[in-house]
Amino acid sequence: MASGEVASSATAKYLQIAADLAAQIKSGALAPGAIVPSEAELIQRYGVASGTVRKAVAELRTAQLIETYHGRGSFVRSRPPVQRKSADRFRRTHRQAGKAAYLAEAEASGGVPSVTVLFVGPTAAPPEIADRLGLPAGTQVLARKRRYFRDGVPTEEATSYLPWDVVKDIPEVFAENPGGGGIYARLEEHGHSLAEFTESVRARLATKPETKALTLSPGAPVIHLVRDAITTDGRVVEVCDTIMAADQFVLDYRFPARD
Amino acid sequence: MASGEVASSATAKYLQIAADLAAQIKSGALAPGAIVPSEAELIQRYGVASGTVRKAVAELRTAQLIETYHGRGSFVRSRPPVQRKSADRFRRTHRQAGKAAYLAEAEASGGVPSVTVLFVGPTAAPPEIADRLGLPAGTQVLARKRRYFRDGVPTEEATSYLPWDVVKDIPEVFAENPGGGGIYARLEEHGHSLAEFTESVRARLATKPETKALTLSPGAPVIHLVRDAITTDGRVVEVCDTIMAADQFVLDYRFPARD
DNA sequence: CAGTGGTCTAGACCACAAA
DNA sequence: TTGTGGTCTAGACCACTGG
Repeated sequence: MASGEVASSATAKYLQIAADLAAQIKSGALAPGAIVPSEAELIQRYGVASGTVRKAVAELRTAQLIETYHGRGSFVRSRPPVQRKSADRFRRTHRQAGKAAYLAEAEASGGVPSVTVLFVGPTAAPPEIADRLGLPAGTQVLARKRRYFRDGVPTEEATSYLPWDVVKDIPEVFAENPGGGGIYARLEEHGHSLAEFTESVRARLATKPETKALTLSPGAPVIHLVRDAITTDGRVVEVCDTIMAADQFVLDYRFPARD
Repeated sequence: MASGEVASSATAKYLQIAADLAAQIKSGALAPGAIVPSEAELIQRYGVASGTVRKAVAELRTAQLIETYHGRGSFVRSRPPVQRKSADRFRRTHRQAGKAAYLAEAEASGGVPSVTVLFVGPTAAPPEIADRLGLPAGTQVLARKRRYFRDGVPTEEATSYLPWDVVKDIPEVFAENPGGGGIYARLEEHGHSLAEFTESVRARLATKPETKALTLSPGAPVIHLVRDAITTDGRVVEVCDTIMAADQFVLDYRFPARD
C-alpha cells in the first residue's frame, strides 16, 4: 500500500504489538530480567514504522511491564513482592526491643532493608508541615530526610519534621543514626509520650525528581503518606512526609466499628 | 536548518512546550475548563512538527493538567477539591441516623453525591475475596456493584461481596436501595454486630476498563482499597473492593501508639 | 461539512552504553 | 565503533464532534 497507511482495524497497531509482547511476558516466554527485542528488530518483525514500535514500548512501560534504558535496551521487569505496612510497625514493644519501624516491618516482608540518611539539619517548615505542627509557616524545625532500600533497590523516601523546642535537648536525633528504636524511642525517653498517629494517604504520579530518587519509570504512581505523631498532651511532635513507589507497598489499616 | 532537525539543548523541545503550557495553566492564563489551543495552532505557534506537539500534550495529560477529547479538543482540568475518607464514615451513630457511609462522608466534602447500582446478584467469589471471607474460591456469594458520582462525575466504583448464608434472610440487601444506613445497618439488625474493619490500600495505574468506568485519562492512577467488615464473633461478613480515582481522594487513618 | 485529536510512515540525527 | 533508545520532521489518512 501507499505511504500514510493507517490502522483500520478495531484496535490500534501499537496496542496490538504491546498486547502481543505483554502476552509473551505473562506467559514467561520473556522472563523477568530478560532483554526485550530491540526497537529495530521489532520494526522488522512487525513490519511497522519506528514511531509505532515506540508507542507500543511506551505502553508496556506505563503498564510497569518493562523498564527502558537509553543506550542499553529494554528489560522485563522483575516484580519484587510487595511490602505490607501496618500500624503494628509502630508498636511500643517494637521500639523497646530496639527495632526501628522499618526494621520491624522488614522482618515480615523478606528482603534486605537498608537506609541512607540524605540530610539532617534545620529547615524552614513547608506550609503544610507547619500547619500540622501548629507552627507559623517557615518556622525553623529539624528535618531528617532518608531513603529506604530493599535488596539495594530504593523503595521509599521519608522526611521527618520535628519542632525545634522538642529536639533541642535530644542530641541523638541530630545524629545520622538516632539509636535503637528510632526517633520515636528517643522522644518517649524525653517525656514526649506518644498517644496516637494519624496518617493521610494520597496517590498520584511521580514527579520528575521522584522518578530519579526512586528509579521509577516516568508516569509511575507513588503513594504520598503524611503521618502526625501525637503525644498524650495532644501535641504533634513529629510530621513524617513519605513518598513510596506504589508498586512496592500495600498499606494495612484496622479500625473499630465505633459508635 | 535542514530536515531531521533535532534538539541540541539540555531539555527536549516537547518538554519545553509542555512546561510553557503548564506555566500558563498555573498562572491562570489558561483557566480551568478553558480549551487549550488546537494542535494545529500549537504547531504553528512553536514552529515544530505534529509529533512534537503531540508529545507535549501527552505530557500535560499524564501530569493531570488537561483532558483531551477526540474530535472536540483539549481542556484545562478543573480540579475539584478532594474528598477526605476517614474511618469516621463507618460510625454506628451515622448508620442509626439513617445515613449510608458515602453520604455521611459527602456532607463534609461538599459536592452533590449520587450512586448508580450496576449489579446486584449471585456471583462466584473471586479468589482473593473468597480468601478474605474464609470460603473456598468460587463459592456463590452476593455481589453488589455500584458506581459513585460527585457533581455527576464518576469518582469511585465499589463491589461488596457477602456470604450467601448471611444475606439469604435479609431481603433488603437484594434491593437496589438497601434502606437507611446502608447494608451495614441491615447486617446489624439481623444479628451481625460489627466489631471492626480492616482496609488494605494499594495504588496503581488504571486499567483500560477502569479509565472508561471513571472517565480517567489513560495512565491515570487509582487507589485500590479492599475492606473487610468483621463481626464481634470474628467473622468477615462483607468484603468491599473499591477503585477510586486517585486525584479525588485523601484517605485518613488514625491509630493508637499501642504497646 | 470543517475542525479536532489519534494513528502511522519513512526516514533523520542525537545521546548513551558496551565491547 | 556498533547498537541501543530518545527526539524530531513533514507529511498522510482515519475517526470523532460539532455546527
